[in-house]
Amino acid sequence: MDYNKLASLLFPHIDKTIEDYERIYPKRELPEGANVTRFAPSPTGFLHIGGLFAALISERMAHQSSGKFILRIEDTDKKREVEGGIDKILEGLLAFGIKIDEGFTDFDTETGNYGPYQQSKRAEIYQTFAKHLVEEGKAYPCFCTEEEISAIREAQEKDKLLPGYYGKFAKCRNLTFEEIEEKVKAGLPYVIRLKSPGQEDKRISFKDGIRGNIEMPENIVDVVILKSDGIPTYHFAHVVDDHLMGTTAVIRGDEWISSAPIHLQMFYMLGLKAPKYAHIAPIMKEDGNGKRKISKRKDPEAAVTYYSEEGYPVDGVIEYLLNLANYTFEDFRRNNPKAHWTEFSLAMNKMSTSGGLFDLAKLNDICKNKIASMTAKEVYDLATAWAKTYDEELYNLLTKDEKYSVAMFNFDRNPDKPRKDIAKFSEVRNAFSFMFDEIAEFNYEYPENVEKADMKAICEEYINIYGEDDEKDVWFDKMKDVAEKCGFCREVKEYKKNPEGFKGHVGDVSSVIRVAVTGRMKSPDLYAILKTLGKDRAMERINKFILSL
RNA sequence: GGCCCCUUGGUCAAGUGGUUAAGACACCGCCCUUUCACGGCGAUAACAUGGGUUCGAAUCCCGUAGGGGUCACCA
Repeated sequence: MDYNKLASLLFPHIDKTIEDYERIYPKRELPEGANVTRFAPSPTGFLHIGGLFAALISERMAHQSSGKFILRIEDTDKKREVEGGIDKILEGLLAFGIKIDEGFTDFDTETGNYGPYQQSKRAEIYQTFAKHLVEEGKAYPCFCTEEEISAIREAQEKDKLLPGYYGKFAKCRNLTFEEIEEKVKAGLPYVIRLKSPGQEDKRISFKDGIRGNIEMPENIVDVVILKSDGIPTYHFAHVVDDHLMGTTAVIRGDEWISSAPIHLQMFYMLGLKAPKYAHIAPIMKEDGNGKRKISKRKDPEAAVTYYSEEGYPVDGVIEYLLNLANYTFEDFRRNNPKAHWTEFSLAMNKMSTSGGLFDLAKLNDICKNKIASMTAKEVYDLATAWAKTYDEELYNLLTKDEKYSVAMFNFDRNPDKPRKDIAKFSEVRNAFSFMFDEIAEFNYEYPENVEKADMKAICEEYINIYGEDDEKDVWFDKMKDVAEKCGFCREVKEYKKNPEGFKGHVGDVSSVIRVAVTGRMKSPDLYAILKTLGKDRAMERINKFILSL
């Protein structure tokens, strides 16, 4: 058969050649060893935590090697596409500080010389490559209907054969030119299939950046490369795009391992060099006794928006992910407490090969440390930024008096003994509600071992002696004086030696004041709280407490 | 079902033929302490399983089980 004639029949509108595109998209000039990587999601909804993970790994591999990181949109399936899908992905990536060099680098912004970076806009390119394959007799049109395909599959299942369109099942493989021409002219829909040269008993092996050598049977299926609407399948688009865009390393989820032989075969048939592959393990979620891949449907924490909504510090989330990727990140952090995570050098071969469970407890710990290491002003800025979109009332309270709020965030913010009680900004409201009259709740938790009459006496006494300008040690000495006057021991140790001699100790007295002022038994440094509230408000609260007794 | 990947404490994991089998998180206990948090110390806790190879196996080989993935004109 005259393949050129067939190609012209199938692709009359394609006038460019592969060579033309090679000229339009020349080889990149990058330093030796620089990686070009890409994150290539399909816009089917929100950005998934696993997607962020993959994007982060790719971004790191590119930028730590002075390479480029591309965001390409794989929107070849219009059925699954979601409105605003691209923006949702971008929103997530940008929110977590992933720096994109090429492709969609910002909302409505496409940069780079290898575009378009949206597959739906690259139809002609794919068709040119498909045409080339047809010209070389390596691809052909297939007119089989859905029914015919499923009939084939049923027959194969019955005979326990490898399912798929191949060998003797590939009916359209041997159509004559005349038959094809007739069908095309009759307007029958068709797809373009790869004429796979693979053999059932042959095996192919490739080196995976994470798993090392992987060996698999060769692909023998005549996979579809162009769908009936002229849009490519993922497999074909991946091969064409990553070649043209100069991708050096394809980092993707391990669900792609099984189709790697298809991709390798396509590169081979096109005479192109395949990129390096690295297949990362999925992030899992505990499920009963077992684990499963974290799912968009069932798990709220699957969407990266969850972390934004909860107000996790973005660097905390990123560092958790880095920690999940390379165990050495922990050491890095220990040795470089102040360093930014971009200074960490990620190693592909240290990535885990099995899917790890997403551990919220660990995330919390990392985020607590992160927030504890910030200055009060930094916490203030991030907390208000979070509250602005997620908790307007809190935002207004926080920004009403910045100095006051910063002082509040500064409670116990001692570099040597940092207070670590907040993992995410949504916890601010509850943690500090007592600092704002508008949201404070005084459901007093009364100290169990102090009589109400004593509480009253302590409070009344305290109001008389509280001095707003007292230094901390003076302040606490006065607390001891109150203790003594009310029959409590000045020193805890002394009390423990002789518990019968006192009603309690100075700690109990402090607790009474603490409850009176904050409504709760647990709080940050009481001295700082009193100072920040101011004498009037503090005394007012103590009076209110007395009335509740 | 075929093919592929994976399997060390509750979780993340170090470990590449000889280790008292690290570390982190969580949990528990003690200490510090005016509460909480922080910090310090400590405890509990693991090589899926059966066979080999070897003087010696978490490490190498084979089988079994379990988990995951994939077999589309979805990515």
